[in-house]
Amino acid sequence: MSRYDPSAFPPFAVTVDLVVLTVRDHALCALLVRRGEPPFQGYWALPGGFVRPDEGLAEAASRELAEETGLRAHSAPGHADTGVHLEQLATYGHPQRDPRMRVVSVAHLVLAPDLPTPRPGGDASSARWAPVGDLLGDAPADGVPLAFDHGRILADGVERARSKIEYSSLATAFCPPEFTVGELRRVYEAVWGVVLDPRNFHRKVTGTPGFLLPSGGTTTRQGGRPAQLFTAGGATVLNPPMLRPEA
Amino acid sequence: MSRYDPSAFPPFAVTVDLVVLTVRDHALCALLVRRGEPPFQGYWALPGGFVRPDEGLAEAASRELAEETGLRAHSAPGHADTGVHLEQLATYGHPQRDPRMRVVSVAHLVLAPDLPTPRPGGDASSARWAPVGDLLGDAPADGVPLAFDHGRILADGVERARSKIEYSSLATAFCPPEFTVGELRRVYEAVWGVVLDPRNFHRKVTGTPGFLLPSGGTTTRQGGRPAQLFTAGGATVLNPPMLRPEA
DNA sequence: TTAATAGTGTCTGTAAGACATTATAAT
DNA sequence: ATTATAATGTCTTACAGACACTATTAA
Repeated sequence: MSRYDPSAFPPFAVTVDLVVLTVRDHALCALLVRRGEPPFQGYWALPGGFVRPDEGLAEAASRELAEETGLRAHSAPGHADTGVHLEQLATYGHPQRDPRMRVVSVAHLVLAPDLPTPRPGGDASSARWAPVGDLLGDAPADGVPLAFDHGRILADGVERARSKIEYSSLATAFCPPEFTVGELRRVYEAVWGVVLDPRNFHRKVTGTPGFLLPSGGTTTRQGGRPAQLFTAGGATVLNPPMLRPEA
Repeated sequence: MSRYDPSAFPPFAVTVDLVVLTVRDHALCALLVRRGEPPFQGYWALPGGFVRPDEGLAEAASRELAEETGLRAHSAPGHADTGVHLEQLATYGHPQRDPRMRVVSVAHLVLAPDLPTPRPGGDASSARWAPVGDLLGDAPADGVPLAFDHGRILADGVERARSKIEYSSLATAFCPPEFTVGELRRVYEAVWGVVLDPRNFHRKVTGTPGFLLPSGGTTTRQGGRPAQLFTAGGATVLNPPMLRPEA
């Protein structure tokens, strides 16, 4: 028989982990928190915590995000408010991923505009934005990998973000409410780690219906000729997609 | 404080549910099993079961698949053996999704070639292939929705399959080890519910490097002029993708 | 012969890649 | 003036969509 007696189910703990990404200083960065207790005490880890008995998974992810960053998230698409993008990423349940007990973690991906500075639980020394380039690969720049299997989770989250901005308008989630074409292009360049042709990029994004809405204003915050300001349009899917260069 | 005491974690059960898809008679079909016990007794549901304390999530999904269908799955890409494709789909954890207790289910997607007939646990009357067109939407053809939130899970799995065959060679997972271009085209047509131009399709799939490998043989099992037989090539990603028609 | 499917070829429109050029600000 | 970025335009090439046509089998 393949089904267990539900009243004799094995003991599982369920958590949510958050891959919170933003673009700072032309680099894709992830939010990390320092662990204050064993296991992996002193290691950097993804923010997260246990799911409560009466809350859903996205709800738990939202709550943890608010508790650790003060951000309000929305998982429904098409919003133009101040909430950041949140979506379920994947679930990690290797039997030995947590040495204490059997923990199944439902990872979520959060995309946020550049934030002033992390204020996780009010303790600034225990949180930081780290460029993902320093964290991925076999040799982390710090020399110390992330706690648990968070390196793998982070890699999966980064890959999800990199592929999703190809065929969706999700790159605008990294931008403030009003942004210029150049700022959006620098988001793509930071997330993909490439250099894009400004002229072809401008033609592509302004030529895709519903991607950008002119807000009327202009800005010179980047220097040079004043640039038109836009807000994210209603379109969520890009067809044809934005092509990611090979190298 | 955002973290619970791990020794006082709330009681969760963790299950895997399977969206097993195949193409039969020119239609995309999903494997359903009939529930023999409450809740939802007599309802059709997705196959699945509890994750055991010592096994991983993909491992549990593989085991349930073997138990209920006799299929052997592999989750690594690029295989050309007899195993079917298996990947994690998403996790569903609404607090009231199971009336008995708090159950978090990690859904998996399985793509398989057309199978002789379901032999789930040896009881043929309790399993069937159902065309997904009859199951999705507000009015299921049977008049009765699936158990639990399995209608939503199935819809998500179908959408995943529909989008993934656009930019990957995953459609070959619906084909036998050797297949013709026409058979592969009929897979696309069944999964997407559209009619594709045979000539443009032939040009596209044979012109994409690594998608198809000529096996040397030919077949006339479809009638008409003998068709070349192919096996799945090593390529997993299609660039540029196969475009899904609008309507 | 007829009908079915397989395979190849041609034309056209769309859009991406690779450029040049002009426009408008700060210094 | 110089330099920075913004915005528009041109040319070429790749490729999808929409066709026509020939090839090879079974009934």
